[in-house]
Amino acid sequence: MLRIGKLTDYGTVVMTALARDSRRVSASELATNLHLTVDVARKVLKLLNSASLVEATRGAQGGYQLARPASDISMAEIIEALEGPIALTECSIHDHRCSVEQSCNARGNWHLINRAIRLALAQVSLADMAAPGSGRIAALARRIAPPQAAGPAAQLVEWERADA
Amino acid sequence: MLRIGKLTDYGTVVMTALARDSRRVSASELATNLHLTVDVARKVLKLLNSASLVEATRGAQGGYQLARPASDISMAEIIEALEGPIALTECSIHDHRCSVEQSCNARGNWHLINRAIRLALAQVSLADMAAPGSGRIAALARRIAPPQAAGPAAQLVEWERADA
DNA sequence: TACAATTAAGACCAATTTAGTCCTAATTGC
DNA sequence: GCAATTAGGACTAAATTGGTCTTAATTGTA
Repeated sequence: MLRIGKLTDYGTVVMTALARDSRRVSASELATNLHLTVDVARKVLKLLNSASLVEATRGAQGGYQLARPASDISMAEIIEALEGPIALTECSIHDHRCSVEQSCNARGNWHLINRAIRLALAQVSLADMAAPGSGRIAALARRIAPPQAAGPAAQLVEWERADA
Repeated sequence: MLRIGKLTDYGTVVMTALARDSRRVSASELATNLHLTVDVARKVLKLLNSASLVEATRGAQGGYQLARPASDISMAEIIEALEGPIALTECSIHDHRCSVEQSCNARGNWHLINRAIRLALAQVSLADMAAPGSGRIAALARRIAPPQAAGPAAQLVEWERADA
């Protein structure tokens, strides 16, 4: 499925909420606004804080704010904060020698694919994410699609063009 | 972690093996060559077969072959065959109304990100994957990296450039 | 100073997902 | 008919994830 966890989903929602509101907001306020349980909001915010994506203030009147402008925070960072390093396969993360050298061609290439995806995610900022239908994200997709579709992607690319 | 399952990893290994060998190969032969258990090889091959990525022949002297030339099979297809549709978030797969309209901005943009990633994976063919260090995959990564790195991706992009 | 509001840290359990194994057909060449 | 195969599931165990809870530390305010 190549999916991200729910925490990460919550994380982006929380982050976009913080991006819209420059005040310092408490976990419980975020929770009620976003229809999350307080526990979940807290958990997510703690993770975001240890990755230094938000700034926490303790005590009464405390709460969270973005640590940097939303345009300087990338989706790659948010995802990595909540799920660990972006790496599709195990082999690409700690490059221990595989038992089957031959089959490691494929695994070496996974590394390149990981990099490509990480690059794509690094180009999407939280500010893009907070915008209602980000032109910048769409533009990224357009840039990824090859100028003249050929090879195995052709059909998919055409289909994507159609509903874009 | 944004990771793919082990079965998918096995799947790519199996597929690249089939790409290199035009004979018809049985599951058990593949298993011994690739150091997989026969059961796992069978499971993977069955999934690949129901997605019509390989062609199966039953009975004695039976086995599997690629259903199409390796250059016409994309990684997106292989991944989808083994893990279901590529969709990072739940919201983007069945677009039921979220309880929090406001926060669905973010979720709508996930859809665009999904599309971008799917497009990238659709451009990597099995033939690319079978090559020892595919120039075409590297080229894709280069195309995704913006010409002049700016915004949140700048640092990452530079770092990627350095070790490319 | 006491108290209330708040985050920090992490333990914990339940639910889900994934990995891996196994069993019983159905098919086909010899 | 038999041996070699794939087809199609069922099934269990392990790992992961989601969600909740508990306790401690911090800080503004009455």
